[in-house]
Amino acid sequence: MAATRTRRQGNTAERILDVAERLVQSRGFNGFSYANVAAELDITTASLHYHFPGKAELGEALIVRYAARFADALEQIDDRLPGAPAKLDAYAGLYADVLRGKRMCLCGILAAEYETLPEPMREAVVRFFDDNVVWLTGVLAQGQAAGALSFEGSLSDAAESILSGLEGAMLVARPYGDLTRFQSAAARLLSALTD
Amino acid sequence: MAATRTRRQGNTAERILDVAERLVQSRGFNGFSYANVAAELDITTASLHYHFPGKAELGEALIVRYAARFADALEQIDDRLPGAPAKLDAYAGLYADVLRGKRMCLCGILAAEYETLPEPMREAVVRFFDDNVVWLTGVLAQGQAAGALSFEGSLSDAAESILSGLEGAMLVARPYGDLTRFQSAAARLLSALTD
DNA sequence: GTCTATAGGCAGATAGAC
DNA sequence: GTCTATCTGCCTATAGAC
Repeated sequence: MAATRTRRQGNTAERILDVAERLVQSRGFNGFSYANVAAELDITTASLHYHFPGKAELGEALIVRYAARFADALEQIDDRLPGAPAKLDAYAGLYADVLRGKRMCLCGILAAEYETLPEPMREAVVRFFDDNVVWLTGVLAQGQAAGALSFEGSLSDAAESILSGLEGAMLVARPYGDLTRFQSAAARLLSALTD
Repeated sequence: MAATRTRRQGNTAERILDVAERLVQSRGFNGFSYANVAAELDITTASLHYHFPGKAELGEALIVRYAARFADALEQIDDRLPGAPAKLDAYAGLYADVLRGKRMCLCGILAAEYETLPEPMREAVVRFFDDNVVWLTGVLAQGQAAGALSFEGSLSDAAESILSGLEGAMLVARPYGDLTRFQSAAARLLSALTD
């Protein structure tokens, strides 16, 4: 069976990831420390090193979990929403939810720090973007086939534009603490496909 | 008079800014140190502190100079290019030039680290974005009046979309080391205004 | 203006007891 | 698994000589 005992807060490794994730999404990978995480969880940094040997491994685990969660969300969108336009709206909604928590997309903020990241983290970030473009390309193909979407250029170019457009909208909107600024940019991005 | 002696490399403060600017644009504000800058210039960190009391002041000076340079470039665009579409192309070209140097927009990368920045730097980053939106809004108004551009929604919303779209395109393209990825997103952004 | 020397703090990380 | 204790290194920053 799934869980033999109740774990209200999850296990320690999971709770570490939760705290570290929030710190990275708000302050960046070079803007948080093991000490920050340890303090929030009332454990020592030595204990952190037991669960994640080094910051690089912790960072990698963060992206892997984040990407898996994102993939789950995309699967749910596919399951629940039939039309391509609705799927794209829901996709933008995922980003809006992140921004509502005053966070940046994990891989978006890591992309900014890309030059300083250990190689395994770099690869995981790029994989996240690639996965998103693949999914978006599929949705665009579906929408085009159904006549619900129309656009110029290749499907994947359009998909890349949506991804980068949403990442940029988050990036710029966050300093203003203004969700509507993001929403307006996202709406404009998607409406360009239904013109 | 302007310069009483020849300064092939500029004065020290200027050279510090040059090196620090490149480091921040590639590694982020939390990804470089006074030691990095000093090493490249073959001076000591103590000397750096003479020119810029602290990292916060250096960071602020970086943004101020960057914004001034950007404003100059926008002025030149206004002077040399008559039509709004050409101005927007040139505007995107400024971003492409930055990316060609494997750099991120200074204020784009600082926006990612926004939460960790000292207040004066935060204000300068937002001011940069505001200035860009103001300029873009003016260009869009010109293009709309001339019938060269057409779009839905408010001028400033469209301007914000262009800014964030270009910032996002840089952010995502840089890990791929792929300028054409940026170009394609930029072209799509601008072509949406002439449809 | 630039240096040497150094302070004081925090970073990531490890050894070994419990 | 979590702790105490500790290490080494780098960080920003300062004092004071030249």
